[in-house]
Amino acid sequence: MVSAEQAADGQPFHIFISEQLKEKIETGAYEPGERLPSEFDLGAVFGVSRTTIRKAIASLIQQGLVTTQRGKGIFVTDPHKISFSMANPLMYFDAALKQQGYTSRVQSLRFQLIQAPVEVKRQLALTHNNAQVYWQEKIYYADDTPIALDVTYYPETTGEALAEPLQQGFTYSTLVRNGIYLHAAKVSLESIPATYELSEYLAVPLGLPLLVFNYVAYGDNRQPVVCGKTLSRSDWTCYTAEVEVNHPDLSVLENLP
Amino acid sequence: MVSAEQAADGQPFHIFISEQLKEKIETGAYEPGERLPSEFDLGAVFGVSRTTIRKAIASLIQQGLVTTQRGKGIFVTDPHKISFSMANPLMYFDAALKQQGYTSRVQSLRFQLIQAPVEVKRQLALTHNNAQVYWQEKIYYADDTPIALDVTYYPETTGEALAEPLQQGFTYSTLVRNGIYLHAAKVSLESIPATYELSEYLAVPLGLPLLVFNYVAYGDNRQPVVCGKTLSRSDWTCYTAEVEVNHPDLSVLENLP
DNA sequence: TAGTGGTCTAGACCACACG
DNA sequence: GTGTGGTCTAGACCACTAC
Repeated sequence: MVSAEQAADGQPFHIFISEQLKEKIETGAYEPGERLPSEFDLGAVFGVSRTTIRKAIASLIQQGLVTTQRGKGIFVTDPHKISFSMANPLMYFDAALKQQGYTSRVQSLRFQLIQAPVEVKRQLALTHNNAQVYWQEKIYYADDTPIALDVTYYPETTGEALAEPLQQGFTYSTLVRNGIYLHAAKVSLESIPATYELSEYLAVPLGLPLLVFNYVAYGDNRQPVVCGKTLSRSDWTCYTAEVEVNHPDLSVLENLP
Repeated sequence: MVSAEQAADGQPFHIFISEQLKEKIETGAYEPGERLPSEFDLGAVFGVSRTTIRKAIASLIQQGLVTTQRGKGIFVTDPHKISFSMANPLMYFDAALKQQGYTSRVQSLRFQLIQAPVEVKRQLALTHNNAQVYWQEKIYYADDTPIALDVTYYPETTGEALAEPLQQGFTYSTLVRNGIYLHAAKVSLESIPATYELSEYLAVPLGLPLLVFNYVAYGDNRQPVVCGKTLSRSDWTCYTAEVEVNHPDLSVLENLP
């Protein structure tokens, strides 16, 4: 039994509880896979209502420390982290997964011809007013865990020519296997919390941070070949790069306030 | 008044409410800066308890769509997004901010000599067993909004020599001004939800996704000069890069299952 | 059947902002 | 003082798991 006064430093009690449990998990007092006491029991231990316990647990869920299973309990997560090199933009997903000891799999959700959204038209440098593109959504699995949702747009001709293989494999590998080489890419990385729809696709809790990898890849003659984005579970993925730092233009710095 | 039956597609009602409000915000029915109805009034509108409304609002907060002010109300966020180039690792923070029309400022939280953590020792290639490093934590502001917490480790000699300027300016600018050039860096990007401590430093809601930019920067002779990480609000920041894709080793692909 | 987490209610008290 | 959001309670019903 922990008295409520112990948290009386302005910190809400559900935060206090959450951090107590977090420490127990990180020090190994609760091991990966182990079941935590039920919400009811935790309420008794800390002397608070179930609502407060649930708020504390919600925080642990969002930090990827535990997962819940209805009817079963709260379980400590077995941590994973897969790193992807930005130099071989996510298209190399399968190779990176294999290198790090995971089996990989793709599930194509849709593959259809649509009117190109303006942003896609710009990125793929499509000039025709009513240009169409193939729109693909697929899920990437690592050892049967869905870790990313990929949204890709292909120019009409590419999508038509490679319709079957593109629906069965990873973007990059498939393009390369079919003689389409990518020489450069413009990428950006941001992060968003999982919306309800995304949380269902990726089987993650609502609000879990997702990494968003936006890309436009160019082939021969700097012609854009493909664009899209990969939304991946932030508790499973990270992106790495080795960069050459340009010698700075000192005049820019001098002009700073 | 919206009847609860409208959400009866298995979707929890707080999700339904959250998405209704989200749509109103994104279509401009609620404009940036505008106040939403109070939790009490929203409860009446949707015909649910305040608890359910609060859960819906929590989701909007986490998506960065609204902010709450105790005693005042719920306000639609004015969206911002600042992009940083990975080629000039975050050290160029000040220049990027200025370029995009923001004023920048640094607040140094601490600057002290400590026993080097093992990870830092490895990254800075320190061989001495009891090597010490300067540990700095500072907050980056854009127009008086705290957008990032930077944690930097300097080798003892560097930190000692540049103690004063480092406590007043941005890492990169200060080093360059003092003749220390950075030629390359190893970086990685991941994302975590804001912990309670971080949420207080950055004045963000608990659980808001943060981008974590880890870096080790090298100077002349590939000598590590500085390492650390920058944790930035994901609703304000994104990282961009232009990458050259290495021609893939086809044999690797052939070996894939 | 008993126990678990998921959802929701109705109400309480507090700290804070504003008139 | 009134209204606001922040926290917390005690309890309800449900869906699911396990025995």
